[in-house]
Amino acid sequence: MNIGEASQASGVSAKMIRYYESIGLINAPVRTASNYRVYAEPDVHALKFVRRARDLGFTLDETARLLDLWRDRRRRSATVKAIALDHVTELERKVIEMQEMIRTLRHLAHNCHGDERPDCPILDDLTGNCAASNPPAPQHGVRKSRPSLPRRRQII
Amino acid sequence: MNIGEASQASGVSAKMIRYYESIGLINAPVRTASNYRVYAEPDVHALKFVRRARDLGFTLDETARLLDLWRDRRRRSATVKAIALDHVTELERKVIEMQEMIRTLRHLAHNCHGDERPDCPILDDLTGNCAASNPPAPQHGVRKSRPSLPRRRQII
DNA sequence: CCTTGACCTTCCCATCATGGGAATCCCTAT
DNA sequence: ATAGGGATTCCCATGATGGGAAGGTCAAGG
Repeated sequence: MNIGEASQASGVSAKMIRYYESIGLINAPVRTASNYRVYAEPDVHALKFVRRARDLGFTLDETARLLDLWRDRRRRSATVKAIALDHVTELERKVIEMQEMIRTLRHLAHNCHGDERPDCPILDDLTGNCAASNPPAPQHGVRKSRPSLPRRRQII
Repeated sequence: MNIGEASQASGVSAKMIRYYESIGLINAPVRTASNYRVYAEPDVHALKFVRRARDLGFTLDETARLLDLWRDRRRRSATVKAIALDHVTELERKVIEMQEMIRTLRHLAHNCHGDERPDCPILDDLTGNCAASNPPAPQHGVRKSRPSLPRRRQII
């Protein structure tokens, strides 16, 4: 099986298959005399595994650990579960962060006429007029005013 | 005001201030005879604007457009509102995507003993045994089984 | 047998926003 | 004068992915 066929079969682009090999995520396959990569069923299986893990939002690093566990017949399911739940925690953190952004933006947009006039509460908020910029915060103990996320990375 | 002071005052790192200048997001400030950047209040104000926009998840591109509108006294608030609501839509898309991951992972983890034994529904799911891998999908019209997101970028 | 087109190979570059660090220069206080 | 803390520029790294160039290979058809 060529890389193109393996790509088709696994749903992973050829580009990524080569990349995964280069970082040691998957094993380097055998090559033909003309240097073409040749894949077999187990390789495609591993690629599908990676694809699914990526779809579930696992990083390549976590995916590598999951792959190791997958291959280790004496693994402890507790280890796998811990990785998964850590990932869930991380996802939830991001969801909450984004929901807070959404809440603020919706509130600001709601108060914006959205017409020909230049007056705009959204720009007012960005300008620093935090006066009426934040809604009364719903139920949870969500931080009011500036999220003041401690210098965290952009959330895409 | 030095770049360090401007950084303190605005909450934007000196590194980022220089970067924002290099991509034309903010104006290049005047320099001292010894080539130090010198900032004044309006500059810090703009930096705070950028900071706040970033905190709300706007990309630098969107931030640039918002900055332009901010400076344009004849802007239409409708334009600002449209940018904000587009961004909200995008954030919501990502939130839903992540919530689907969370739902699936929680379900899988729930069915995993998490003990010494190697049997693990999480790995089973990644392996492709999609049999009992997806919960019955809650209320919303959320897509079942494979999210099959059309080759979308990683969600971190 | 040769051409054509579809594949494969490697290598470099770009994205997005940010940080790290080196080498060098400048300012201020002792 | 000297030490320290800042400033400057420049290069590199991140994570995951795509784009594309330059060149080698294979199979089918003329």
